[in-house]
Amino acid sequence: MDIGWSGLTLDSSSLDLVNPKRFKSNNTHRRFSTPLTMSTTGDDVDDNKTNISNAASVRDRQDNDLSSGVAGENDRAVPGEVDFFSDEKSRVCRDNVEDAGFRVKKEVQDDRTDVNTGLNLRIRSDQSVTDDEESYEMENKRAKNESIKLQDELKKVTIENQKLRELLTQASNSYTSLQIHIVSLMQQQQKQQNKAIEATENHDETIVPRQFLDLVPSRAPGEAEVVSNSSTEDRTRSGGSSAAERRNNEVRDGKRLGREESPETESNKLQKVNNSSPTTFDQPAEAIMRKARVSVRASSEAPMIRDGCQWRKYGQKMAKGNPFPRAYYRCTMATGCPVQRSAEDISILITTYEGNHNHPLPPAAVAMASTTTAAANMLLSGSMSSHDGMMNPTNLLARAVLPCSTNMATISASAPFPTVTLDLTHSPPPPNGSNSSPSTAAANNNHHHNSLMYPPQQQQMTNIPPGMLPHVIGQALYNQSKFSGLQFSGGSPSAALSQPHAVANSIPALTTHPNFTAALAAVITSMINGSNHHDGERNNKNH
DNA sequence: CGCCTTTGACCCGCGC
DNA sequence: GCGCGGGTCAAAGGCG
Repeated sequence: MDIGWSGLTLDSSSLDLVNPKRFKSNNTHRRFSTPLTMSTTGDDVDDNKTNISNAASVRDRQDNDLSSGVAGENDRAVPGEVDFFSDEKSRVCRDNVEDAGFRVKKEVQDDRTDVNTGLNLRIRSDQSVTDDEESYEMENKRAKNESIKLQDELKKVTIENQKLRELLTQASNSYTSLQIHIVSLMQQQQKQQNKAIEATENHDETIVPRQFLDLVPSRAPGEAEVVSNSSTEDRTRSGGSSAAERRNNEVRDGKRLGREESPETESNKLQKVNNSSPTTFDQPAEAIMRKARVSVRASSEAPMIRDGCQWRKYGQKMAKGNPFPRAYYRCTMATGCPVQRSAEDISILITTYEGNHNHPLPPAAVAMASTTTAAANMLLSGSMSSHDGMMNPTNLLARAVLPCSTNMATISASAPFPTVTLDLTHSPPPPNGSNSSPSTAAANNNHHHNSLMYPPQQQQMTNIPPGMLPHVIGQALYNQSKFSGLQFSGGSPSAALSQPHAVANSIPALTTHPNFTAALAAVITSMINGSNHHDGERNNKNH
């Protein structure tokens, strides 16, 4: 985001060539700075830093504006003509104390002599010649100014071109690194897949969760839904372990769920029913990548991201190597929304979302939920495509997001669970981050939420209504994830292989678009055009 | 009184 | 098997 938008942010002062206010205090400044400054603030405030690439024009305007004929410090004297002019000027100076009527009277007296008349005519002729030469010089200087302007514009265009090339290079690098990363992931996945297959052969009863599908927000609220909470994940995480462990986990979960009034047993049944049905995805691979986390990094003085949901703190732990405690929250609006928060820095708040909401969300919570769910869905569906790493949607995610925000979304598989990190740490500190209660955070969610979601690099997004940025990102991610799932299940490889070109071709459109998210959505929409027109509309309705 | 936070203890997985 | 660390539980206390 930084590079993408700073490269397109031009200091308007460099273009301000005719503003007379800018010429007043610049007489002594002959510093020729590059007219294309990438700075966004400060230059306009300090005139001393103002670009004076058009210093010649400044001087010209000063000279032209001097009606009294006072020569500038760089005025050039014209030999042979200055004498007359200086005489005339001296005469004018001498006659300056006299009124005009005296001179008119004197000329009338001198009309009888040709000499006087000729002298007057000649003097007037010299003045006209001098005026012509001055106008000629003015034209020359204007031409020089225009040439300087053109050169400046050329420099701007060149620098912009360079910036865009850097963006393209960076996107390509991200793409390459992600490819390498995905290949390594695929290798690990293949090993674990083999182990899972062996475990499946050894056990008659195998609990294979549909954790991936749980995160797909395409389920209708009234449908029988598979509860994807931490307890389920804990149990399924030990799916390959012994039956005694499973029993213990089930006992623990039963106790916990009894307190939380969760229909876990029916969910288990539903899980088994779903597991018995054939699916498109490779189920051992599902068993491997059971759990995805979406980590949101935000600069906030408040201890909790206000995402619209109500959270209850159920524990706190001092993590090793981290001086700040890690608090554990659960969604109290319904069961099955474990949230982990850790503060690695005072100014950086890391909230890790895990699982999926199994209840309708308030409008204020839809944005963040859409974002996190889509990101998790993206990651999980991407991690499943072990057959074609080039088609990996995780790459597409990064390629869709990273070209314009290289540090906005990162994907990590080194953690015990695949994690998508959305970096929002560039947001300014909240204006009123005093309230630290998660419950009250849900009440006055909007303002603080927006402050978190609008980093300064996204100032071009001012067209977006407040609170829409995470929604748009989530929309884009979700569209991307739907695309990835479709691509995995039945998409044509040729279409998938064309995606790098599409993304590469979309970079200039993205970077030059005044509305980044709209451009992002447009690009992703163009990528998935014709395959899923209705996905985005359902996005917010299924949390 | 109910809800929430705090905090020590416990459980479990993992690495050595 | 043991220790460590992450995650969770549950009693106690605070607060509105």
